[in-house]
Amino acid sequence: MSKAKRLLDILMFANAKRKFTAQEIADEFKISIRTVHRYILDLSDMGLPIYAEQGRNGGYTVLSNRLLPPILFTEEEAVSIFFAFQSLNYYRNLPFDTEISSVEHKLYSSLPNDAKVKVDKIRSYIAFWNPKRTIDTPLLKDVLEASIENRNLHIQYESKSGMKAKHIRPIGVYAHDGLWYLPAYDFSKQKILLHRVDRILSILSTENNEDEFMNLEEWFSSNEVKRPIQLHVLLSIEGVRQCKSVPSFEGLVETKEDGTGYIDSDIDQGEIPFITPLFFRLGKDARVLEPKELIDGLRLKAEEILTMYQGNN
Amino acid sequence: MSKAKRLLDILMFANAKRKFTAQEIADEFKISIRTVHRYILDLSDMGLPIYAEQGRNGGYTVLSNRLLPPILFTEEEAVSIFFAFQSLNYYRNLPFDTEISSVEHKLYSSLPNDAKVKVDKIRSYIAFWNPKRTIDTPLLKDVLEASIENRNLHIQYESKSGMKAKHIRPIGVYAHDGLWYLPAYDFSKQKILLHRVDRILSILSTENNEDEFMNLEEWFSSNEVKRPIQLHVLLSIEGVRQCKSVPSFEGLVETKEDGTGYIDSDIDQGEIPFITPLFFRLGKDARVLEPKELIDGLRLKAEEILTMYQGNN
DNA sequence: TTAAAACATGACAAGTAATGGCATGGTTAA
DNA sequence: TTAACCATGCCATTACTTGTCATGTTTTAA
Repeated sequence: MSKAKRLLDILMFANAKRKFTAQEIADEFKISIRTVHRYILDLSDMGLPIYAEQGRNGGYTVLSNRLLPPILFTEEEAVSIFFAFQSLNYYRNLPFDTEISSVEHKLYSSLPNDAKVKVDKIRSYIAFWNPKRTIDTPLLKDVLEASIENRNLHIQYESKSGMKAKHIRPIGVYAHDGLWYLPAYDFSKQKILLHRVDRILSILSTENNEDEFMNLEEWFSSNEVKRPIQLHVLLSIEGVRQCKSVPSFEGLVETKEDGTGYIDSDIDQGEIPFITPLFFRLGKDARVLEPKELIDGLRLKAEEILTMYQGNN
Repeated sequence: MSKAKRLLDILMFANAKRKFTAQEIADEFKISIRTVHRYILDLSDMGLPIYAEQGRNGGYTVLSNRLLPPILFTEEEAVSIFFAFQSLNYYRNLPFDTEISSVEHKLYSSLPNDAKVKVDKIRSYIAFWNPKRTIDTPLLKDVLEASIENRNLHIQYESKSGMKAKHIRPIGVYAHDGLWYLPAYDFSKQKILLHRVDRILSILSTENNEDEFMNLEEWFSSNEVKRPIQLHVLLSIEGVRQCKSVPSFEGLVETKEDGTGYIDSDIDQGEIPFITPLFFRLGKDARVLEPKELIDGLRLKAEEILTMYQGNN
């Protein structure tokens, strides 16, 4: 077997085992100990973070940040990685930011010149825009780690009613519209609540869980209609257009031949506060027939506004 | 020089030159032609898509999808690539989708088992949510390519007033909230308009431009306040909280000692329709002092709503 | 038609690199 | 003190790589 292949086999063996002696490698691969020592020197030169402990019970140990065997990418594959990195551009406080820039550097420097131009173009012609937050989310990495490692958190949280301590069990972390959210089980409220990671002021302590809890995917899919209520709205042509642009309504809009349409569907009661502004904005382009709660909400807000600005003419 | 190093030098030479003869390589690297033939066989075995043309004027040609020299990633760097790919999960019709899955496969299969677990966890504990559109954007790749390659487009576009043909010069493509947008110069309207890529029904034809136009970055930064108008709003404590969550206001909110606050800033007149629903929602938590246009808008909408629902009690 | 310019492949000797065995020396823990 | 580790040097042997020469095929220009 060629030297290169053998080196990579040993690299993978070392990565998996983390701690081993030269004799073990020699036995495993049927090569002499002398050669093992030479090989380990080579791996170390390649950048594998490995060190030796002298003396009895000594041996080699591979540190974290282990090296993967060399990977051959095509130019297009490399470009696709730059494309994916581009999608992270409008975020602050990303985990893995140092790794991302080192990958970018490694890839970019091994691209031929014409491919570099292509990557530069992608960078200037594609964006994944989100409101570029000036809000800092310094604890994102820690919260993410706690989620992944299934740890509960005691946190200081800035909520509507001021700052307070919370004891939560994280489900996962997700980004939406440039902000990071943490759905988590709140032990004192005894239900799953959504937290904003930037509003977590500090992590006081953590504790491990033994059992498994739900993960993000399960939470997303369980988070469907729970307190269904009938929504029935007539829409003008413009109303149809607008509603189709709203994610949660997109699939619910029915269009008639003349271009007008309607929504007739079950939604969750909890959504009412979020859709009220939409129907306010639509005005005459959407006539709400049901639910009463939504109509009342619209009237109440309208009256409040009128009262407040009655002096301005 | 070692064989491996020489092979990679030749790989890069071949990638850059695309077409060459064995003699050229032999001269360039001062090795025999026989060895060049052997090396090219090796490169071909490694996966370089190269083929030979026989006879006079023949030679070797490297096809597109050229191979990059092998790259050594650390485990964490590989994980960061998976993290970036995760951010693309909620999009349909992505360019580079085949490349992304082949990169995922190459990386995943060379990870040690414990690192595979880590990647799986990232996949189930992190999401970059956006409204998972059922809207198809089949022309995304084509539009993107036209932007990058500086080509004008004749398109069929579905706009407010129905379907019509347009002649545009693309600036770039960006994603926001799960939808893809194309700012482009409209030749008949003689100004830059924003298009939704999913509303482009077909591309009729394209034509090349010789000169340079603005790119996305320039467009984003030029797209600031143009028709400034004074916005002056008093905010309750809750109003401050809410406004700080709105991207465009985030930096404008001033907070007083008692927790209440205000906004006093220039905004673009064109933003008024977009911020009206926000202040409607805020109701008593935000008292608009200026501009008059905003106050009028609020009152008008409120009256419209009240009129429409006056029968519902 | 022919000669020149290219790739394809095989054989072999000469040169170069990798390997294993041995020796020596250092470090650490039982 | 000794056993179990790593570190390094030397050297003969073995394995691989290279260059040269030879033979063939394909294609194109003269």
